Amino acid sequence: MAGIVACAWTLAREHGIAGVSLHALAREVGIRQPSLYEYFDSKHALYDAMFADGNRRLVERLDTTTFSREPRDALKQWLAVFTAFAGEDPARYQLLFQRPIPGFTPSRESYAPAEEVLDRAVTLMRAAGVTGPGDIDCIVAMTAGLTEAQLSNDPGGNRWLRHLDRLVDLLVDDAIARGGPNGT
Amino acid sequence: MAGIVACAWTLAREHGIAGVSLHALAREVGIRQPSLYEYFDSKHALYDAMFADGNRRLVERLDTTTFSREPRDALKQWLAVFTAFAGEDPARYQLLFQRPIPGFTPSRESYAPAEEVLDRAVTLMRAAGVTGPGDIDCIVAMTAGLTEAQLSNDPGGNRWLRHLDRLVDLLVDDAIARGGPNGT
DNA sequence: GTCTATACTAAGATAGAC
DNA sequence: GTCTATCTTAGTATAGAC
Repeated sequence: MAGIVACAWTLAREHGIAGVSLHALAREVGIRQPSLYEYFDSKHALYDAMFADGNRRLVERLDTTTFSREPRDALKQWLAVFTAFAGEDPARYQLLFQRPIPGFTPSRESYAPAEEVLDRAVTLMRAAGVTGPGDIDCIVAMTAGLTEAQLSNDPGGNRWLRHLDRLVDLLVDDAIARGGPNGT
Repeated sequence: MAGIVACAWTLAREHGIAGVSLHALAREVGIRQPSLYEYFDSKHALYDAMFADGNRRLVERLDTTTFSREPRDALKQWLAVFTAFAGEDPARYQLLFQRPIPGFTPSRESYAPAEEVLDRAVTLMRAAGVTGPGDIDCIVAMTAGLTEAQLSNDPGGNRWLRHLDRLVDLLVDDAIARGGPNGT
């Protein structure tokens, strides 16, 4: 079961997340395609397991990081973990943070660790003085913009991501200057 | 031919860009599926025509805009045209600015108007005092981040895009402060 | 230029034996 | 739990008549 999901990730890295076929997956695992239905009721169920697995791994990664007690540094560390995680496996990033499979929506259970991830980021932003929902949106979207530009145009490089910390400082300073305890 | 492409856009809006099938397209046009091969050698050729068409429309849109003589305002106007164009048709945005079709790369000819679009943006950024390639990358990526967050999570709304002008000011001011005539 | 007919490929899913 | 065999659907593409 865990082995099957691992094989599925291998195929996703090779052929893209949408390019994972059950025939190829079975071949990779070393069983016949119908046997997969012992483990997953449908292809969407497979994607759901992958989604949960990916998010769990990100949570683990965050768990094993010791964050600075200086809130803004901690936020930057969180973002560094996040972008490193994204860079390791663009296909995984796609499944977790974009909507690449028409008709697939993660189940409630699988979605739980994903919310956990976001919650931690929000907590760090608040601690760093970014409390307005609009300001949080901006940091999230800006990070996604840099990350996606990096993955699409220069995977493995840092032409875009090298600006992340600087832009964070810019947005955080601005949020604090404009907001104080609240903001838009 | 232009009518076929128009029908293809209609289908793309309904079923996503990857969900356009030649059978459905032929039905929409009112001919039989094999007849499409009189117009396009392959499905990729159809996507290529759509790609060129979309970019041409964006160029037109920019052509019919009168830009402020104040460079920063002009840049904001450009971005407003761009995001409005994106918001009108998320499927079109996907085809033009993401890589949603595995194996499809636009031909040189179709790519030309796309470069035109980007060039104009860069010109406006330079006029506004943003001359470092890194600073240009940041504004482009930040705009894409807000636009994609808006399209994926709240199409038609403005939860993310309402921050665009403010963030542009932030990034432009910072680029000028750090760079003067050059910058990273 | 449009048609009918069909080839080809690939995918997800099910039935039923072992 | 795994297999063989098969179903079903859906897509791109081609051949050849009109």
